[in-house]
Amino acid sequence: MAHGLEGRSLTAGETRSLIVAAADRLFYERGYEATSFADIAEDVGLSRGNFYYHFRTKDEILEAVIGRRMENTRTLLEHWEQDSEAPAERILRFVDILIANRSKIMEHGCPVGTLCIELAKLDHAAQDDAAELFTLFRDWLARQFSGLGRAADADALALHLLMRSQGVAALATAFRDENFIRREVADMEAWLLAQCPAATAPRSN
Amino acid sequence: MAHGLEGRSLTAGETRSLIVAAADRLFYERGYEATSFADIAEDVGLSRGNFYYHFRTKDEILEAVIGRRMENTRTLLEHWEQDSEAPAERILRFVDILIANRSKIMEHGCPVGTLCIELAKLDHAAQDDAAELFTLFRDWLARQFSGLGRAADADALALHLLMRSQGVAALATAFRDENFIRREVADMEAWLLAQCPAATAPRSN
DNA sequence: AGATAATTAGGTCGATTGTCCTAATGCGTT
DNA sequence: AACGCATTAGGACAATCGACCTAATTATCT
Repeated sequence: MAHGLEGRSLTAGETRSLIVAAADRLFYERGYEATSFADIAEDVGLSRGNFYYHFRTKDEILEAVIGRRMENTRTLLEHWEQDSEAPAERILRFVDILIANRSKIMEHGCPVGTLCIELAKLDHAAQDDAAELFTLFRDWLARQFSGLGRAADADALALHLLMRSQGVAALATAFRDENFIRREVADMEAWLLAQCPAATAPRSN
Repeated sequence: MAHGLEGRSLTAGETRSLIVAAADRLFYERGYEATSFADIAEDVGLSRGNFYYHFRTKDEILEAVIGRRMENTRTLLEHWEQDSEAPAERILRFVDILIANRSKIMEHGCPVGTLCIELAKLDHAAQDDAAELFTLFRDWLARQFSGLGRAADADALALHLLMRSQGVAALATAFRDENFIRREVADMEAWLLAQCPAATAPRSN
C-alpha cells in the first residue's frame, strides 16, 4: 500500500481521497466513460457497496476529480511562481511539461485536453468545470506574459502557447514520436524568446 | 430520406454505405464508445437484427468508418490539388478547414484527432489505422512544402501545421471561442508566408 | 411460376453498466 | 459492557451493452 497508513484503518476522508486519486488516474488513462465503478473500486481495493457510501453517482466522482486537479494545478502553478523569478523562466516550466510527461502523453494525451473533449462529446454537465482547468493555465500564463511586458496581448499569447501544447500532445499521441515533441518544444522556446521585447535576442521585431 | 433512392429498395452495398455514413457522424459527435449498435441502427432506420447482417462486430464498423474517411480525405486532397496551382494556396485550403468547420469543431473537436485520442485510451487495435488519416494530411502537406522550396524540412513543417490545427481545434472546443479560431488561423497564414523563401517577405533566414 | 439466394425483423443471450439496499462490522463514548 | 455512529461488504435491481440466432420476407434467376 502506498498511502503509508497501514497501522490503522482509514477515515472516510482518507478513503475518499484514495478513490478520487484512483479515479483521476483511470479517467486519464482509459477515459471517463470507459472507466466503471467496479474499475475504480477494484483499483482502490474496496467493495462496490463501500464505494457507493462515498460517492453516489459517477458525476459526483467526476466533480471530485476535477476539483482535485484544480487544487493540484493551483499548487503546481504557485510553486513555479516561487521557484523562478523571471516570467520567461516560469513559462519555460510550463513548456517543459511536454518533455517531463512525454511517455504518458504519448500513451494517453493531455489529461486536461482529452477530458474536455470527451465531456464535450458526451455533452456532459461538467464540461465547463473541466475547461476551468485550462483557464487556470491560461490566466497564469497571461500573468507571466504581462510580466514580460506584453500586457496588451497577454491573453492571446497565453492561448497561443496553450494551443501549441495541446497540438503537440495530440499529435504525439497519434504518432508516438518523441523527437517530434522535442522539436516542437524547442520551437516553442525559440518563439518565447522572440516574444520578449527586452530579451537578449538580437532579433528585431 | 436524403439518399434519393425512394423508388426501390436498397442493395446491400447501399444499406452498408448508409450505416457507415451514420456511424461516421455519430462516432464523431458522440464518440466511438458512447455510440451503440442501437444508436446507429435507429439513425439509419434499421432493426438491430438487420444491422447485424451487415456488420457483425463494432470493430468492423470502426474499420469501415476509418476506410470511408480515408477515401473522403484522399478525394478532398486531390481536389485541392486540382483547384489550386500554387502550393501555398493549397496549404491555405487546409488551414481554412478550421474556419469552414468551426461550428462542428467547437462542438465535437477535430474528427481525426478526437478519434485517435479515444482509440489510444481504449488501447484499440485500430488506433494505427486512425493515425493513417493524419498521415494522409501529413504527406500531402509535406509535398506542398516541398513544392514551396522547403523539401529539406517539409515533413517537419507539415507536422507543425498539423500540430497547430489540432491545438486550435482542442482549445476551440474547450472554450467555444470563435474569435480565437480566427486569430490563430490568421497567425498560421502569416507563418505560412514567412516559410516561403521566394515570397515577398523581406525576412531573411 | 417456382426455386434459390439475399435481406430484414424481432427476439434472446450473458455480461456489464450505474444505482441502490440491507446486514454486518468497526470504533469511540459513556 | 453497552450503546450509537461511521464505515464496510455483498448482493440485487433494471437497463443497456455487443453479439447471435431463427423465422419471415423480399429479390433474383431459371
